[in-house]
Amino acid sequence: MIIDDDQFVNTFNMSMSPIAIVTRVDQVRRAILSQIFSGALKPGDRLVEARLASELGVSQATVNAALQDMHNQGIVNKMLNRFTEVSRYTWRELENLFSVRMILEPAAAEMAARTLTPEGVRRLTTQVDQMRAAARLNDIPLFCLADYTFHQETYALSCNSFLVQACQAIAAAPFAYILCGSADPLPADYLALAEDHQEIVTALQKGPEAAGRLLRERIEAWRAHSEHALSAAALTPPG
Amino acid sequence: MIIDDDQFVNTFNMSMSPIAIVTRVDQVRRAILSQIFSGALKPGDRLVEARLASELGVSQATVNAALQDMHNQGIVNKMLNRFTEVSRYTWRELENLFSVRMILEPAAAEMAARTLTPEGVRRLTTQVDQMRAAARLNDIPLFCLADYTFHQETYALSCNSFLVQACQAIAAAPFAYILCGSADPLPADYLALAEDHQEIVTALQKGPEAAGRLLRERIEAWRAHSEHALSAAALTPPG
DNA sequence: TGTTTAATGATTATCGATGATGATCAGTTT
DNA sequence: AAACTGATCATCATCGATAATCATTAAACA
Repeated sequence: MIIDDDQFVNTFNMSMSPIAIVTRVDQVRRAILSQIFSGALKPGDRLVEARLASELGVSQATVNAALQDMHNQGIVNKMLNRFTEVSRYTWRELENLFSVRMILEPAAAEMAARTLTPEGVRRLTTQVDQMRAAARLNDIPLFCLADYTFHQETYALSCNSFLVQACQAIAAAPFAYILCGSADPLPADYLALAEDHQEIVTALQKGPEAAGRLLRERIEAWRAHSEHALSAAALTPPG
Repeated sequence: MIIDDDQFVNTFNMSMSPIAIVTRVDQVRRAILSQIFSGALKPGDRLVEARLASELGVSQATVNAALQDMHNQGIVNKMLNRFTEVSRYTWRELENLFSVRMILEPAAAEMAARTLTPEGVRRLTTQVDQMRAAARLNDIPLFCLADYTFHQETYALSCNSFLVQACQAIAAAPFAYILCGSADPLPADYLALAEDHQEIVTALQKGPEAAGRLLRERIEAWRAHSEHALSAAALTPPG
């Protein structure tokens, strides 16, 4: 797989909004992420910088920087001077992740609801539509990408750069179930998950109080669902 | 200023606990941080990678990585493909920072209180003592370092890697007042600030509830103090 | 035979150099 | 005079190559 230098050539920019400039480090990050979404890379797999570099057609130092970013996001585990592997969450780590989600995401939603614009709603709706389409096609990588992007957009809508940066620590949340074990992806009702996200958009439009409340409720529900699914799969018995 | 390769030579490691390995990137980060603490670097000052690299005796790429870290911490502002400058917080940004502190720090304190060990208390007390000593000597850089380290230790004591990483986004909090403007450091009662931190240690020992409550109260007090001090200094009138 | 020390191999961290980016400014065109 | 064009400059992003790190294995030793 080679990173495509011509990624913008065939894309007309109808609205004349400034195009997002993407660094090579960011392209590498996304390429690795999509491999995790697709299952080509599984929890515990080694990420050898030199190999990735030649596969992606970039230098090893660039891969190193991308992996550092992903380490900060909890997606990979970078062992100093040794190697990097795709994160493999224990039950304890999943609990920790949910704890922090419960702190950050309702707060982000409340802030976002205060300054929500039609443009913001449009951006989120785009991702919900992507999730619906992916769910219908059973395209799990595409679903993950839309879910991930939805949450990133939500954080950005808080208009608080410190909060956005803090939320990078839970960037893995939307696909945490992938990082829980080396088994096949957990069975999940992706269409229902997409509708969960539609409800979040609706709650954001209702106002801060509704948005915060819904997020708290939904994160708790996802936590319960994960707990149940994981103990059923007997991957890492809670307790 | 050159980074000292022999930093461990004169330090006996009595307890035989594993020494913390410090990368060159991290050393550069700390060197730049101490220049900010000392006032040698002020908000808005440009950080030219090549200049810093030759001053510190490392390569430009290493400085680049250190600045990326500091950007993630909100300490510097890295403009893609342009330059990096020491962050200069507006009143709005300071408000945003306090908002996120109010979310993260009480939560971190509650978690830390649940698993606090005598060793943890010792580590925090060491920093409080440093702060007291620095306050008596009116050594503001040393005070800042101890304050910064105290908060980092607190985050670490939460034993939640996601929370620790999230808290990196507010790493600038203990010296945010330095980043508020190009004027001289705000007058502050450093000895009182040190005692504030002693109280935090005491509250952590009392338990999660007391710790969370004290943090909320103190962050609100610091917020009020900052608001007052900044509007008095007329740096950025709160609007 | 168990323990310490020295080579090996795999991999990352860092370096010095090169290529890209975007601001600025002078010269040219309308 | 304003708008365009190309050159120049400061600076960063990325590269290819080297040095450092650490687990493992082999060798030396007691």
